[in-house]
Amino acid sequence: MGRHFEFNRDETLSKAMSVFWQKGYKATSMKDLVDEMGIQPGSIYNTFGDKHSLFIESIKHYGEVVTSNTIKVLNDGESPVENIRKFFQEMIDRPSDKQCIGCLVVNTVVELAPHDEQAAEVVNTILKNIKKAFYDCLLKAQVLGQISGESNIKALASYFASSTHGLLVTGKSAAGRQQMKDIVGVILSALK
Amino acid sequence: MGRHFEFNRDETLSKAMSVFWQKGYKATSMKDLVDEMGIQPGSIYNTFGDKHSLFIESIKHYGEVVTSNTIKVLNDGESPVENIRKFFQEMIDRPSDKQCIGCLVVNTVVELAPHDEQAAEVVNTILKNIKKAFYDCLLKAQVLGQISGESNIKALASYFASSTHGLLVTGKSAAGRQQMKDIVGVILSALK
DNA sequence: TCAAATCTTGAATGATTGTTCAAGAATATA
DNA sequence: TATATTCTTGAACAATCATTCAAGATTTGA
Repeated sequence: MGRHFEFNRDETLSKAMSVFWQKGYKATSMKDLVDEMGIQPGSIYNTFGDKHSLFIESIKHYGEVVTSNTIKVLNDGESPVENIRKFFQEMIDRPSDKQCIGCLVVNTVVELAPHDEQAAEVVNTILKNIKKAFYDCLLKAQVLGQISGESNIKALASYFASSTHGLLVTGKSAAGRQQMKDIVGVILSALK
Repeated sequence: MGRHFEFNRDETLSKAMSVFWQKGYKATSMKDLVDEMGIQPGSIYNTFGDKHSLFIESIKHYGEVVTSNTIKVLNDGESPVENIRKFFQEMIDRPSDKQCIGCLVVNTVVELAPHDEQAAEVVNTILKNIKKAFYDCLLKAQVLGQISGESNIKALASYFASSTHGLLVTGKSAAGRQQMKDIVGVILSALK
């Protein structure tokens, strides 16, 4: 009983996530959130708690929606090695306004994780998922004989994850498309 | 004529740089700066202008002092290839409290560059310097026959720079020393 | 020694921050 | 319909923010 919610929880959370992704945690004000989410402070605090809690939920939401979707390509289709190529190809092809997808994680690692245990934990879980997706993919590739049985696939998985972060940082700077292609080319040579 | 400065400009700038490096731009308050720099707001504004100007000067100072020093290893000694190995080895060996050296650049790329033209410009200059240091080093290696003449050293230079950023992000997360070693091992395999 | 110049200090400024809360609106049950 | 419940609103809050500025301290040149 009582009044119904006039907004969809997931939709507003998604909007909050977008603001944090674009501006970062500190640079996002409650006013920004009110404007973008389209609900008043009272509703935000009633539904999500304070700004920090909302941020934590936003990262989790990011991991569940955006990251999951990004790494999905690693584990479908027939050829694991081809999947890895596709993954990095998509990092280049992304339209420039969305080029920073994945950055909420990287941004949080850089901006908050060192001083915010809770944020660090959430983000590390996502990072583990990314690494695991690469690992599972490489394991399949090894079973199929696409890469040598002597390859250290644990190291390779960490390497591909780290390379992804590097690309996201590089993509945020003045790097052009050709430079991104160059880098991906060398990254993928680790598979030979 | 008039009263002398009671502080050393470069020393206080260096202290400001440290605070920005540890906390990021937005999370650093004027109070933090006053406390760490050891001078009052009036002196800061009189000497460096506002917070943003101080930040811009801090990044420049970082590029001139810290980055320059970090990439120096790439261009001394006899063996360019060995220099690149040393460079990445130092990224691993760094004591954990200083493990994020280089992060003021990465941090700025992530936190500010997308919305701050001036910061973006300063940071891109530093990124160019890093890439150029790798390029010069690789060119020497090619001349000496340490790497194939057919290698695309422009691509390799971009790759090593991007890999460095990736390592800095990875190093800020819960990655252990072994993982960093694994990653560097694969990164360096691009030289074979 | 006096006056002009310049740096230092730290309290005061107004703007913005995250957060709270009382009043109003909408719904469910009795 | 009346009452209890719950959500919505947005003004109000104290705290903190970056910044300013007048008063005091120190130095130089006359």
